[in-house]
Amino acid sequence: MARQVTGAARRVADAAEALRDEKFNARRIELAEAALETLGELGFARTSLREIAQNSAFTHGVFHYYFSDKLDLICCCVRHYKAKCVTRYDEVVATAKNRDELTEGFLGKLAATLRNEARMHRLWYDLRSQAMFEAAFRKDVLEIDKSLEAMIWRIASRYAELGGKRPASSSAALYALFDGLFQSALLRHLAGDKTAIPDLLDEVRRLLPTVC
Amino acid sequence: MARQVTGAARRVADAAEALRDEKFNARRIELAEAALETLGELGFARTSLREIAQNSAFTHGVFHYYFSDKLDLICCCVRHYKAKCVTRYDEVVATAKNRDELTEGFLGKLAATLRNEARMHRLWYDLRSQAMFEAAFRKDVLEIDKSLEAMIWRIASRYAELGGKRPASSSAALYALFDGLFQSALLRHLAGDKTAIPDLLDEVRRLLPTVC
DNA sequence: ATTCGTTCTTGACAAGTGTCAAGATTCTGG
DNA sequence: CCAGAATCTTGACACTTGTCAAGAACGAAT
Repeated sequence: MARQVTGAARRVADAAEALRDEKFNARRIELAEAALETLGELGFARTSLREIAQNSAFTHGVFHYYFSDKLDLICCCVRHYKAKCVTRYDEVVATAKNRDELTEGFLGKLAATLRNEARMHRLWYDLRSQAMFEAAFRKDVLEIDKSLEAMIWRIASRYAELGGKRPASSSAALYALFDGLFQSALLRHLAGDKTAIPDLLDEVRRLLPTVC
Repeated sequence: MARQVTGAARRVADAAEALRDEKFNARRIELAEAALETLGELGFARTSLREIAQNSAFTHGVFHYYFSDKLDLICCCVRHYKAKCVTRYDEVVATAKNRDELTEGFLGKLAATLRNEARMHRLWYDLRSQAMFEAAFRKDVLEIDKSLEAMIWRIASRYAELGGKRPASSSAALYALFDGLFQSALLRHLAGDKTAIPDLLDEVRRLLPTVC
């Protein structure tokens, strides 16, 4: 019976610990989300823990309590960012009944992203560049890059399928192409170029039928 | 005669001033070149003026004498970097007598660049990302981006010409494609992925005939 | 050789950085 | 209700940062 009691106690203790862990992790994500605000505003180079704390409802000590150091915090930010990003076009892909619907849905989301989430995306490009210097970022960044490539591939192969074809390029090339176009458009958009978004849409509209 | 004398004096003074200016500018470039070493090693975020000075033959005060502030220095670095970069493939384009020669010349330079100048190129991607946050960088960065796009366009249109064709895509799309592929390969290469370079070469070799 | 302008060195300053530890507060199980 | 753990605040630390000013070293013209 002692064994049963300890067994039950163990289960309870485990459950409690799991709950604590979950709560701990939820808090980490809250903090990461707050940090993303400031990171998107200032970029990696100019963002300090204190600045993050001041632009949020937290004090700078809390960040040290939940993260072992600054890199740990930013890695958590990056990972969290990924989850939001990767499913952006999935609904469009799932619901589009023909090529035109897919095209327009894709272009619409593309334009909206560029317009409304420019800050988050410049941060992504910033952190991807940081990964070229800081080994600690590489694993997460490479993983996100893979996910984004897969996301583009889902769009492209669905587009091809709706035309009874197969994508004409490799997944890597398609991702490079769209990512390169988006990056360039983002920079121009942030520089105040009003034609950046329409130019991107034109380009993608023209490109889609030729690559898929 | 007084007029002649003052005229001559003016000419002499002007020449002296031009000489001083030239010397001043040459020194700026020396300093920028030294700064590029450290920037390529550490990236924008982690590079300080003192670190630059310590990794060079200069003291940190000299940088303040020749540059109004840190941004001024880095802008000068970026501009100087541009000049070196943009002509990289010109000889190959000028001398290649057929598609195969152009392909092999291009791929050779591509691989060599990735292998030997990875640090300079990760710095370029870093600074291009910084330009999304720091308006002071934008003008120079956008200009360099244009030059690089033109460089790719020269290769592509020559390749097309050697096959009696015209490039099948816009200049913007071609640049986005190759830049995206290069950026991805660079990150993988820096992460220690031995297949990054051969994969890039394969991809480009396959792509060239389909886009031009 | 002396003077004057250019070039460079040195040291200092204030502000900002990541980190941490001591203690206040809040939560929770008994 | 209360003790102990979890969570959070505050303030301090050692250090780095960009900037600058005072003056030394240098070069060239007189």
